[in-house]
Amino acid sequence: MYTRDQVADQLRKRIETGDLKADSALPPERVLAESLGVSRMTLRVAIDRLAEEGLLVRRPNRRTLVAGDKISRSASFMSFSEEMRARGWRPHSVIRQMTATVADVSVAAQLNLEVGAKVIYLERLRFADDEPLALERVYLPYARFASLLGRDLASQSLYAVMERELGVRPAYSEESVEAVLLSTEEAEIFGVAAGAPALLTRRITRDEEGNVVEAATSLYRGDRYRMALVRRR
Amino acid sequence: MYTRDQVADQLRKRIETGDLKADSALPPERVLAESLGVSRMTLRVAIDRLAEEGLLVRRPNRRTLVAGDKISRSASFMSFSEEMRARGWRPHSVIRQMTATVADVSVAAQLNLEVGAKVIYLERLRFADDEPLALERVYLPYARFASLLGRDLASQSLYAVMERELGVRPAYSEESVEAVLLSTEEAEIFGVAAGAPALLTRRITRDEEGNVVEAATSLYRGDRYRMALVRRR
DNA sequence: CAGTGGTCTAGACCACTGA
DNA sequence: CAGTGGTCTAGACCACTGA
Repeated sequence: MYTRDQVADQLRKRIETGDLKADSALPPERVLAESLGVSRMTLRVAIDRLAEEGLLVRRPNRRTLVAGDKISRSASFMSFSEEMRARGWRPHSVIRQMTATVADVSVAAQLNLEVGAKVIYLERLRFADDEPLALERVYLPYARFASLLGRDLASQSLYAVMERELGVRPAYSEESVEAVLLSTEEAEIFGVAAGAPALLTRRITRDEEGNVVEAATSLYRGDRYRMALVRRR
Repeated sequence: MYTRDQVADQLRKRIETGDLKADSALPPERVLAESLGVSRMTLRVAIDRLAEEGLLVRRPNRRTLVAGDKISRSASFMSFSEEMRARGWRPHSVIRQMTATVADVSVAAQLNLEVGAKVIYLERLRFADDEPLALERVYLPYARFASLLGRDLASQSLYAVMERELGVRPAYSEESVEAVLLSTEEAEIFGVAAGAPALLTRRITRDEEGNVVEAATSLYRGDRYRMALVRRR
């Protein structure tokens, strides 16, 4: 008996290898479910997920299509490093601070910890093609991520390290975006004029089990950075 | 027998009226399903939807919570009107301009038309609870939307009118977000100081067939508006 | 009309939580 | 340990599509 995840993975693989061809129709759900040995409901959940990823296209009362190549996959969840590389820029970082500290009320609430619990604080200045682009401040639960304290996070993606070394897969984030003005100190860090506009994002990221893995804010220079989104009804 | 939509609506109403109190737990799914006269699966889909909207908070193996007031709702794809209502604000608009004009190079490229093709230009100042919050500028292809020229778009959502009167369903948008400073003229429109920060979004929206239905920019006051996002890996 | 996706049901088993 | 959400099944009925 397969789970929805395994069914989704299998279909994804068959699409990637071309076994299921772009712009062709999937077999009827009842047939596909039977051949995979799962119930139709389970198959449908897997199909829904791939449709959300943009790999499949649902059509009511008609068979589901394998998406054509040109459809842009929604870049819905990338680390800074991944995003910069996808845009063709070379990312790197300078660690400004990385320490163990204790959670104040706000950090504790965001990370789902007690006030005073140990946390890791990481502050990185992030560059694209050698130009400072974003100032990122991250809090991580110490209990789970203590082993990251020594790690080289200047040249590596935090998410990549989490996944590779701890098996933690950031899966889901809630984020808010607002426009602010840079303080004198922040402007100095970027080497721009104080009072310049910036995007401030606040993000809480969870793993597949729903546990909070980070609470982060990022301040992006308004003159250099534009955030891209894809939304679906 | 209720549908998932009806169940979701009922729960939404009970949350809004305070019948289900903020920060309290929902009854167990089995109990709630029985009392609503639906199967547990149907109830779960409704709960999932409200959780996605931010009204409920799921906790594995523990009862689902009614979200506290402060949680900002995820706007995965909502019109301004829908988003404001979801946040509990009363939206309305003032039409500053609505005319037929011709597409310049940039508008033509965005709408997939020839330069000089007829387009509709719509400029609306959008209010939340009687406070000006956003300035929206929209271009629509004239050929398809000429009949909107007379329409009352001050009190109605553009998307709702498109869908109801023309059967056009905006389904998918690509959007960029950047931080800018308000010009003197823009600041005057909002009644704030020039040089205040603002979020500028540029959006291209398509229907289910992939045809561009609008090219729009919106300028949101930085001191009043925060955009909410949910991202998935 | 048959084919097909969309929705719903009733019941089952599992893993985790927390008393 | 009972309570609870997470997942899966087998089958049903519906509405729409398109030959």
